[in-house]
Amino acid sequence: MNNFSLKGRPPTIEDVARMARVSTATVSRSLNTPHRVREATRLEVEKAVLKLGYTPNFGGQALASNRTNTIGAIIPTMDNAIFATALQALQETLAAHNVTLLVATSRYSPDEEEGQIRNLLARGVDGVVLIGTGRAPSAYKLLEARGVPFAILWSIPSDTERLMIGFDNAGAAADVAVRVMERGHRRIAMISGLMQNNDRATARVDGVAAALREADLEMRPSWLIECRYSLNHGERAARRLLQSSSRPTAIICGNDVLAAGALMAAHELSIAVPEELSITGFDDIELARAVFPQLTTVRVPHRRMGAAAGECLLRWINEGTRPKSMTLPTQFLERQSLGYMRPRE
Amino acid sequence: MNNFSLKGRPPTIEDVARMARVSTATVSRSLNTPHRVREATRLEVEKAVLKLGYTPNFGGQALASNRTNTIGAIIPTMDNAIFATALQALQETLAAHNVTLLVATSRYSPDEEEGQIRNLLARGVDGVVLIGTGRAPSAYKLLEARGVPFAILWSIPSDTERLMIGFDNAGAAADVAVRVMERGHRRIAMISGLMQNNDRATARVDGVAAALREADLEMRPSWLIECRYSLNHGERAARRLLQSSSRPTAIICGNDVLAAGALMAAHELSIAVPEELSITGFDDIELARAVFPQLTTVRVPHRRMGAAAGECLLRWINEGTRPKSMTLPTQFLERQSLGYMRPRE
DNA sequence: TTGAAAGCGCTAACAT
DNA sequence: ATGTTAGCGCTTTCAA
Repeated sequence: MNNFSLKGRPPTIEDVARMARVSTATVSRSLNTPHRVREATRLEVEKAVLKLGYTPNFGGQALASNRTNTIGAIIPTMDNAIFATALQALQETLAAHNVTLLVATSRYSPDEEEGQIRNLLARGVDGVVLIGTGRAPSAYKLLEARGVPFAILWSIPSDTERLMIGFDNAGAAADVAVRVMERGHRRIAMISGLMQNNDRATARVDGVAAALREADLEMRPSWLIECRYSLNHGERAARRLLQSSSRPTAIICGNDVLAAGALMAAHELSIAVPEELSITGFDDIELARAVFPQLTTVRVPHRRMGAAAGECLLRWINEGTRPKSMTLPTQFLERQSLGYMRPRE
Repeated sequence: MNNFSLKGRPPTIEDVARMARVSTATVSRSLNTPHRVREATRLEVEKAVLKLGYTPNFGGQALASNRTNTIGAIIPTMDNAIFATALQALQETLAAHNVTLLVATSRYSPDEEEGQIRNLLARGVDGVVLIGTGRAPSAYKLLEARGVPFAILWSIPSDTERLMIGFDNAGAAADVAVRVMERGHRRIAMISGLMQNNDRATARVDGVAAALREADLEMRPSWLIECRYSLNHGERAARRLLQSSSRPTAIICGNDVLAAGALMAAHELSIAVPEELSITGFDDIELARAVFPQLTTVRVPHRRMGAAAGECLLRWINEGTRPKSMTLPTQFLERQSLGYMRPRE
């Protein structure tokens, strides 16, 4: 046992300083701004750090520097994989800069989200990542009052005053509708996630509706079903669509989970996809390839959004000026679940 | 503008104290141990807190109390949904006690995991959640040296010195093998996740092997394929199994993702499941129901593990004594991908 | 390049 | 029941 650190108690910067025969200030500098310290001194400090197994105390650091090196993200849910990839990319980007990611969930509720924002703020996060724009102005006020940088993901930049990193949900959805129509479909239904407080879901519906209108088609109200994002709900919605006497020949789904649910319903009703019914998804999560037939869907730039969010936020935090918003491209992904419309005999 | 808080700077406990005309100690008590404060005083403090929009500074709190109200979890990956449900349950349990969950990933690497443990420790987490037992003793030493409570999930309690909350991977896997054999299968292969450093994967393989041996069958070395947990890898592995001249009639998979991959391979090779080939999964994630045919699999107590981990850890942190480990039940889940062996003509 | 020392905001032991 | 006060471990002027 050495006599520099009292056993039990984790070593402090003072223990390191004593062992390296320097002041605590020098230890701090060696660790944070190595170039401002003489090489020999730095080496000495390093040795002591290693020997003691020293790790800066988080609270002390946060208190003194007013920085936590933590960024918080609030996503609607962890239950399905929709946000996992972006989160993973975000985390990797942050980790490269020694910043930790704190993840919270809002369960698609603006109130819960606001609570989580408070929570993250209380923990002193240096930045926040939010999904979409469906929230009260008060939520933004919280962030702005504290001057905490934040990024909004998944929605197309619509507001020059905020940092938004997303893509054109409406445009991509309209594109899907166009492709569906190109294959001869005229009887087109849609299963969407709940649109309330969900601008992405709303935009996707709007996009499809606009494309149909453009082609002089109209989306029948009863052929637009809103439900929660889950396999079961998607299945149930599709069942309703498919069991009515006159059924659609194509179902455009608001995301891949709903599309997979629709596929389940088709299987159970012995409706062949894509021969008798076309189904499209959105997001391109792994599930889209696991089902049979594989889903024709829209590839969303998950990884790029996550990585870009990390980089922009870090830049904003370090340089103090808000980076520009960015719109990322999506891609229509042809697989097997969308087919040509066949006349029914 | 009131003159109690300087604009820009977030209000401190001192601002609250001044406004409520009490000491900072009383404010602290009002917030942390309300019952030790006179009602009228407490109300006065509350009023000031509200008016000022005061939120305790995290760093100060952590530094003074040596507590962060944060628990860290290190999971192998967020990419698939395997750990999502347990995490969600854990988070809900913790949230009910005003404790925040910090999530980190190790990408199935013990070294990365150890790095993350250091990281969490440096951030002063009050407790840690780990998956499985595949790690170096040094990792445990880190935790124990700091006296930080930790729980190990997903593995069956094997060590009376540690808090483990899991289930019998080997037993459940053996049970699957027995059921498969009961349906007449004798040519049984297995696709497993990488077993190195992964005790769950290893236990599942061991369980199956033991059950086969029990029935005087033997697992051919070439019929046990190890690969990463991904759709693609599962598909590739199954392809190898199915394209050899003499192929198995049943494939037991180490988890649902691999099983879904195997199903894809079967589809592509036009091998009917379960008529010509049986496939089983493990974990019962949502994916298991989304594929066709739906996977016969093992239901794992995701939610209960997560919730129990939260409760046990909280108890340990607050009372100072390590709770007992627990073994949770699993359940064989009959769906569609396991069928009776048919003689090939 | 380095050191001395003043806090950062909060809690808890002790005093009243 | 409440106040006084001494730190908790670190960063950051300011001096040397």
